[in-house]
Amino acid sequence: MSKAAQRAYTAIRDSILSGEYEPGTHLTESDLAKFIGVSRTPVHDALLHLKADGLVDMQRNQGARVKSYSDRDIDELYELRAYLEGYGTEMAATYRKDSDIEALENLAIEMETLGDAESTEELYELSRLNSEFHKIIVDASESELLKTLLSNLVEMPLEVLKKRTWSGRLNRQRSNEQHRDIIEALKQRDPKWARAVMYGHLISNRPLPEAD
Amino acid sequence: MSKAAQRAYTAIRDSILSGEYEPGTHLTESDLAKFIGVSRTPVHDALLHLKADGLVDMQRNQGARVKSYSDRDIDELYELRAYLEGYGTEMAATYRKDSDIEALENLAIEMETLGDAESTEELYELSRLNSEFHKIIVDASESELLKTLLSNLVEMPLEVLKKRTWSGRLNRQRSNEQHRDIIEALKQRDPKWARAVMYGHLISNRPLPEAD
DNA sequence: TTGGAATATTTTGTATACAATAATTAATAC
DNA sequence: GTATTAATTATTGTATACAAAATATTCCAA
Repeated sequence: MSKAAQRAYTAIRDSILSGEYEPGTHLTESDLAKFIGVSRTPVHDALLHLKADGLVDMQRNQGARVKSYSDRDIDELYELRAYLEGYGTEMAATYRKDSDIEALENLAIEMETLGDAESTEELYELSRLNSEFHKIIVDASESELLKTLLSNLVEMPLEVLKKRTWSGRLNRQRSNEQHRDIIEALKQRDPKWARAVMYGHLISNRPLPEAD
Repeated sequence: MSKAAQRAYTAIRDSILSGEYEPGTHLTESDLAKFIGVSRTPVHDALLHLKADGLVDMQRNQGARVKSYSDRDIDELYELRAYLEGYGTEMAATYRKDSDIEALENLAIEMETLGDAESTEELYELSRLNSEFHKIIVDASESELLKTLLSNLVEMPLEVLKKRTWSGRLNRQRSNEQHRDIIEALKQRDPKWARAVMYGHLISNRPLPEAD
């Protein structure tokens, strides 16, 4: 993607993910163009890209609106992510290299070290390490298609789902133990175990909708 | 999508799927625009759409090329389709309505009637009925996300994979019996059976690469 | 007031002109 | 004759102008 279009894309995307542009908001091309400092053309390209990402809806002659996801949609998304990443982990058990195991073990240690972290920076670092952990495994599946499918699924929920909270459900020690199980399954090249434990890991740690 | 852009999209898409534009071919915007009879703008939009579909690759300042898929890529695609549609069928076993069963049974009968068809039209009709069969089931899963994921996966292979042949592997009677099994599993609302038989159906009937 | 038609405004879709980058060809040195 | 560099061409990226469509407003009548 080219300079201006890329700039427009990340600018709009960030504003959506941060919640600045709420679901349902109409995104006027000329306004965005003026604000970002480019012409309408790259803004239009950016909106098409965001549509492909599933972050906006576009209707004929009515432009783009920030897409809104129902609780049900988000449940589906987490379930599908768990299902697909389970599959990826099964593949990874076959194709993983020793260097992958090494990298995963280092990440596991780092995450365990941050076990009782509370500060925002530390929590952000924890999240980053966790993403890296999952990325290594999906990459090890050696399925390009799966990688693209999952990257589309995984990116969004992280931010769109600010509405959801883990509200105490997230047990970090349990999560760390599951990481160790995943590593062990991959180490032993046990596809079924790997799949089951990854699926369980993702399902058990998923955030639930507020029960208001 | 708007008139001109839609026209450009279908025109280019058809040319790719029919094989007229071979993998690797560079798609020049101005040439396409002149040929289709619109300006470059809707052609550019169409190319972005096709990129999202996975039918073309785009590199910065180098425009679009028809994407080429390796045998390995296509294997992955079939495997993932089977895996996801298995999941969808599992869901469908829970959410299916009686009218779905009825529609599936009617389609099964029609396909069985065309059992020993040979003519091109009849084979095309058979393919259409089969697509309809699978669509009803995925729709019955009531997962919007799954529907969009699968529609992106399923559309392409049908045509891109002209290179592949079933070369006698496709046993129509077996396929029809599997259809009956799928219907029965859905009728009895047996999710695991439904998933297993759909997965087996898709895997056993998938075309394999030429063993040249 | 309220409803609806006509008008005006806004916004998107399309075409085209220009700028920036990549690809190609020509020219030069060795 | 070949390789490397410079000049040229082609192609994409961006901006802007115009057309078409949708939305909002005004005006008038009941």
